[in-house]
Amino acid sequence: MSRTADMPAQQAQLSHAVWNVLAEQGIERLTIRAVAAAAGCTTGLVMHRFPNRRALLLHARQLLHERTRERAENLEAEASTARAALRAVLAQGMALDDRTAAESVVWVGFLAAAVGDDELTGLHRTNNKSWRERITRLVESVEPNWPRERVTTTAYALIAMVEGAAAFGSTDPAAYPPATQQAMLDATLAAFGLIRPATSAT
Amino acid sequence: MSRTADMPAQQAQLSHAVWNVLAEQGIERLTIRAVAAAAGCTTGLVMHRFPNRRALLLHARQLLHERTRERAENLEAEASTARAALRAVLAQGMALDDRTAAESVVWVGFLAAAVGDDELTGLHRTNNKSWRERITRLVESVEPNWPRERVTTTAYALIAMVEGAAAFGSTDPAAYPPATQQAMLDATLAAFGLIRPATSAT
DNA sequence: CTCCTCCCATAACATCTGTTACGGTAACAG
DNA sequence: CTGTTACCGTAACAGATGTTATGGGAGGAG
Repeated sequence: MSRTADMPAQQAQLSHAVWNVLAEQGIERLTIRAVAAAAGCTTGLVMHRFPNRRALLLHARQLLHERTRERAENLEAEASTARAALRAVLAQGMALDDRTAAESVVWVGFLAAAVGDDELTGLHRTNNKSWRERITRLVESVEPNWPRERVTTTAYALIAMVEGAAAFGSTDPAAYPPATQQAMLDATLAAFGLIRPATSAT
Repeated sequence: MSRTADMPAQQAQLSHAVWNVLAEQGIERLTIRAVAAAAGCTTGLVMHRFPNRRALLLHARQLLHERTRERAENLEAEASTARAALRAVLAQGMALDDRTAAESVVWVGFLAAAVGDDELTGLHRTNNKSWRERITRLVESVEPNWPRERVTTTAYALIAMVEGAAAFGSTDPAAYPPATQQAMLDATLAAFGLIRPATSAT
C-alpha cells in the first residue's frame, strides 16, 4: 500500500467542502465540480472517495450532526448548572457568529435537499429525535417536578424557537443580530420559567 | 389581439406549478420542464410568460407571500378578540394540514434557494419584515401596556417558534402532528401571558 | 372568405452535470 | 535501481438543463 490516502480524513475534508459550497453558493450550485474546487482537488478524488453524489451528501449531513452533538455535549459538560447547560446548548443552535450562521444555512440546505429523498429525510428525523431527547432531558433536569407533557411541550417549543431564530438570523443578520437572538432565547426561557427574568452574556 | 392569453392568470398558474414541484420533488428537481409538466403545458408557454427561470421563481415567491398575507388579514378580520387574532394568525403559519405543510416545505425551499441570490434574499427580508410588523402589532394590541422592547422580543420569539414548528411539522409529521404543534403554540402563548393557560380548538 | 396577428408547441443548441474509463506518477518492495 | 501497486488527475460520455429559434394554427379584422 502506498502511504498517502487517509480515507476518513479526506471524506471529512470533502464534507467540509460540501458545507462551504452549501453555505456560500446554495444548494443549486452544489455540484461535484464545485465541491472539488472548494476542496482544492479534482472530481476524480471526489468520485474516488464516494461512490456517487448522494453518498457524499449523506456523509456530509451525518458529519454535521456529529459535530453539533459533540459541541452540545461539551457545553453540557462544562456548564455549572442545569439551567446554564440548557441555555448554552440552545444558544449554540442559533446563528450567533459566522460559524453557527453558516451551519444554519447548511442545515436549511440539507432540509430542502431532503424533500423527496427518503434517506436524507430519515437522517433528519433521526438527528432531530436525538436533539429533542437532549433538550427534553435538559428541561427535565431543570424542572424535575413538571409533568412529563409539560416538559416535552416546553422542550419542543424551545427547539422550534431556536431553529427558527437560527434560520432568520442567518438569512437576515441585520434584522436578527446576535443580541436580538439572545434576547429572544432569554425571553422565551424566562417566559417558561426556566431562567430568572433578566439575563445576558453568552 | 386574439382573445386567449390571460397573462396574469397564467403566471399565477405557473407559480402554482412551481409550488407543487417544490413541495413534492424538492428544489433540486425544480426545472423548467418539471414546472411545465406540473402545469400541464410545455416549456414554450413557460418561457413565453417569463423571460427566464429566475423571474419565474421570483414571481412564485412573491405570490406565496401575497397568499399568506391575504389569509392572515382574513383571519385577523374575522377574529373576535385581539388574542384570538394573534393565535389564529400564528397558527396558520404552522404545518397543521396538507396545504399549510406543503406551504412550509415550499417556504423552506425558497429560503434555501435564496442563498447566494440577492434578489430572492431581498424578497425574503422584505416579506419577513412585514410579517414581523404584523405579529408585533397584534402582540401590542393584546398587551398595550408592555414596553416596546418586550413587545418586539415576544413577537420575534413567537415568529421563530412558529416557523421552526412549521419546518419540523412538515418534515416529520409523525413526530410533530397538528395537535403537538398546537400544544407548542398554546404553551408558548400561555408562557408569555398572551392567552389563559389551557386552550384548544383551531 | 381571406389575411393577419400572435399564442404557444416543437425542436434545436450550447452548456452543465453525474459518472465512467483511462493513464501518469509517486511510493514502497526487492 | 527496477517493478508493482494504487492514488487520483484528465478527459470522455450520455443525459439533463436553460434558453433560443422556428413554425403551425386558432381566432379576429376587413
